[in-house]
Amino acid sequence: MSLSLHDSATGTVRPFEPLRPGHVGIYQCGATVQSAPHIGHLRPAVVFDILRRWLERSGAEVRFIRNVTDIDDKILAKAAAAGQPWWAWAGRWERAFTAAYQALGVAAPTYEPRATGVVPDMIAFIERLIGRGHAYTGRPGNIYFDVRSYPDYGSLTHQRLEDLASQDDEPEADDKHDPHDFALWKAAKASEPADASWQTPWGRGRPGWHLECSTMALRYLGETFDIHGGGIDLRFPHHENELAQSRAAGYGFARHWVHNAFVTQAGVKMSKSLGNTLLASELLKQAEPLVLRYVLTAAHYRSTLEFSPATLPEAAAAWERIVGFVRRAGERLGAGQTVSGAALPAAFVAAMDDDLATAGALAVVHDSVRRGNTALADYQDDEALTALIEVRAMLAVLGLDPLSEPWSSASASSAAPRAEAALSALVESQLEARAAARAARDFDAADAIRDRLAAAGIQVEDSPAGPRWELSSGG
RNA sequence: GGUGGAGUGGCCGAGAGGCGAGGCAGCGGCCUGCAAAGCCGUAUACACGGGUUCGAAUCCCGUCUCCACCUCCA
Repeated sequence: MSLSLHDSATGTVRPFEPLRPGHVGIYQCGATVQSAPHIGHLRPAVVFDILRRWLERSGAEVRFIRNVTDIDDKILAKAAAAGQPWWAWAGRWERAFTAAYQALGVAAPTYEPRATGVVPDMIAFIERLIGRGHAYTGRPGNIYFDVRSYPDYGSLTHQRLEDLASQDDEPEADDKHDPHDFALWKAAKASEPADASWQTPWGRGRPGWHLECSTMALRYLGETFDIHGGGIDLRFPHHENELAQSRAAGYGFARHWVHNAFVTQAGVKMSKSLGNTLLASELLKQAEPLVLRYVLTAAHYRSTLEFSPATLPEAAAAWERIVGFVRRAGERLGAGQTVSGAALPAAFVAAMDDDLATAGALAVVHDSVRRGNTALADYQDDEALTALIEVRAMLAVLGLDPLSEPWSSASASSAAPRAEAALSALVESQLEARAAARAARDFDAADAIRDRLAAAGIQVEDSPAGPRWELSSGG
């Protein structure tokens, strides 16, 4: 494996070496399922999907864990406001996230644990921390991690405790020894539903956010694992706290930290307070899923990605160039090639191995598309086939091969087969009429037919091999 | 205040001492009856001011601007 990956802990791109050769364990912080997924949630999903695919393509067996945080303050508050059980609220949005991931072709994790499913492990984790002198009880039922007991606190984000601004506006947290101590376990409140708490040696309560991830990573990946990933905003305090409590508990925890940058609009992070979130459901109405995925792949994962009104149409045009070649080449040469193990251009491999330089990798794709288009025009079928396989193999690594699952079956089932056959017959008869008109040099009549088809959303392209048609994409 | 990141041609977006990534848009051409698609060509681009160097968008110093985290956050 010759992959180099940026490690947020060291701030450097360094060779990635799995703990056990040939096996990679990845933990990605999943969503807190409290509302609808937006483009900012889609980015890490795609980024880590590509990382996973690249590792697998490089021969590794990947155990990929992405959690669901299904209980927290906001879920409780929103569910209460909606008059629903908190778990119904969480379940609803968990399904929305799953649907969005699937729409983008993000492969399902090896396992997707829910925070509420590992409560016994959390209790054991806390007892271990208490036993080692790293946790204490505040008001009855509140258990905190003692940051002063762990000298390396701040090592992930290179901050000193003294330098951290402290905003002590949590009135309920005045039982902390230090403002930067964080809750491992929260005592149940009278205002909260009875089924939102679990019995523990310290009374009824519910888990703190940071503890969840440490516990799930431990259970499903072991004491030490290869990669921990998430959005850049999670570095502090979430990942710093995870690292502190796991190390304090005596575990090695993550060996490599990978963080993706934000999606911005007009240069600013999306947030609900600014009202500038772009919901996955809305974007999927404006563009094909593959176009959206292309957008997310076209920038390096550590670069801020600016999302403007022009982003989708521009990406659609760029994507159409690629998919147009695959389509035309597939029609001429067949689409049944096995692509998963096909040779990859050296420049593509080099780009991917260089900290997942997907923008550079896509440049190689465009390069091969150009060569393939030229070969197609020149009837160099061998060369066109080579380019087609190459292009598809590269796209497969990026999760973008339109002729592979899930995309191939998505398009095949989008129209009823009988309707498609009927449409095809009608269009063909129109094209025959047009061909006859052209042969008679009656171009007005020929163009009228083409215009009528175009108005119906059917694009006609002439080629030396005759006309071809397709339903125009976009919407 | 602390920590991290960024300013690249009309737009998006790579790169990181010397052949101008790539895409979108534009312009010219080839092909076409005309288109479309495709192909070829096409740009005094690297925030500003100094410096190092034979050579800097890339290194050094300084300045300005912007973003993110330090509170839940992808």
